[in-house]
Amino acid sequence: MIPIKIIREDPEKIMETLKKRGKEFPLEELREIDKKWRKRKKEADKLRHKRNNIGEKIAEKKKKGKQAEEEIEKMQEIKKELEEKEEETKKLNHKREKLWMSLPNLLDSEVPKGETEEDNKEISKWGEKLERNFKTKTHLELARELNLIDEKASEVTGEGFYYLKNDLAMLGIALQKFTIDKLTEKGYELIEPPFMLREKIYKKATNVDKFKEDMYGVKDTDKYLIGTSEHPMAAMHKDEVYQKEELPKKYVAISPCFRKEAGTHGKYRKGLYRMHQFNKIEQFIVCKPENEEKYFKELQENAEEIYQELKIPYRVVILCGGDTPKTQAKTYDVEALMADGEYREIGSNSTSKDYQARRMNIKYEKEKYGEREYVYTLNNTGVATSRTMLAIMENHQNEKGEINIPKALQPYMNGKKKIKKK
RNA sequence: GGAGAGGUGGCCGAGCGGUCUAAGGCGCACGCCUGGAAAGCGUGUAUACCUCAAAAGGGUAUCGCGGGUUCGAAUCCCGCCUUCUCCGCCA
Repeated sequence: MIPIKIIREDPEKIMETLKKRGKEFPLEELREIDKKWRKRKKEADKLRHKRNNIGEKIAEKKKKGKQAEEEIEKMQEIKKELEEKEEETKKLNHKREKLWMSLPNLLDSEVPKGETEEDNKEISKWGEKLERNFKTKTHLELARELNLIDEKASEVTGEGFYYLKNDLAMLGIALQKFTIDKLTEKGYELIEPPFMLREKIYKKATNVDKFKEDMYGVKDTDKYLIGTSEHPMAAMHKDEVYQKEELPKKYVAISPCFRKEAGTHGKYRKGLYRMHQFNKIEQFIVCKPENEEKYFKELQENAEEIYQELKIPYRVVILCGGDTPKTQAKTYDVEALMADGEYREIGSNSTSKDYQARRMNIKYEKEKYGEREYVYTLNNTGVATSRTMLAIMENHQNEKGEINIPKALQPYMNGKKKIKKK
């Protein structure tokens, strides 16, 4: 949510962001509706003021045991008039809120122009593509050959689902525990959030498009399965006001994620890369605005440290305007080098600044009993199991068609060093 | 899933159609008192939105949420959410 003040006083600033994102938005319509709403509200407030005044008079007369016919008649008139005004105001406000909520976040100045992922800019790179003297296999080939998946899932559940078997299932658990240990050691609080949210709340956590593209609703309820634990984590702080000493709040959240991935035709969706269900360890931070940069960096470093320990070669890119999610102000993706030589996203670090906090109404007091201000929220993948496992499989396969388990994960795999054929 | 009892300000807690501009207490802030403190005394103590160039000021709303009855609702009626207690079912 963008401050209404900016919408009213500095529409140029918003147009700039919209242009950078390449998104259309009826900004003028929103401004008009807002104007009308203010006018109607003012009128309704005045009527209520009148009503309150006369009400007092009636109370006074009645108290003295007098009749107040004249006043009551007046009140009845005001009532009719007010009812009309109120209905109009309410309608306008609904429209206004709906539009206002769908206005994307202002972009950070660092975000480059551009429409598609082609325009994302590389920031850094780590690790080298391993030179191999054998023909590399895709993760899907490896998974099939090593008896790590059962594709019956596509029949019994649908495409985009797999049964993960044996050492692959174990690898997923190992990755999660490894990441949780790492982050809790750094003082992050471990949370397992609810895996569903009420629709009403969910709409505050993310933008409307996501509902069509990604969200699974739960039949006969008002609930949706979460697409990422970022959403219940933001919701956990709804309507809270923190003391400044309480910030930052740092969390590591564990949850499965459910995504329809509708409208992703043409995107890479082979094997386990784009599943409708996967597990993810998420980092989430609530902080004061002035510390945004510091914690964005911290989250980024945490993530990179993990991939480095797993010996996954990667690069970091900053997403261009068109590719940055509507709720975020700036996003860095970590892209892992895959067997085919392409870099593909495996994690994503974002700051929403106060956009999410405004929607969820999360504030802090700058001074005790002093001025209140919205907090900033940041989120970064710790590790998404499916994509990270995929990167491990493709990068750490050997000439025998086995998978070498990264050293960092071996303790979490009961000391196992390789995933071999059974 | 069934039955019952609740949800009031930062917290506790009263109020059950007009004086609620929400009693009282706790907490907090400031002041007096004190060598200093405690106690005591006094004063103040919410949020959001609208208005205003801004501040001051003014207005409106808010007693879980949403409707309704009424000239007028914290108070009456209906629906929902939620907490607690008991029963049933269950990993």
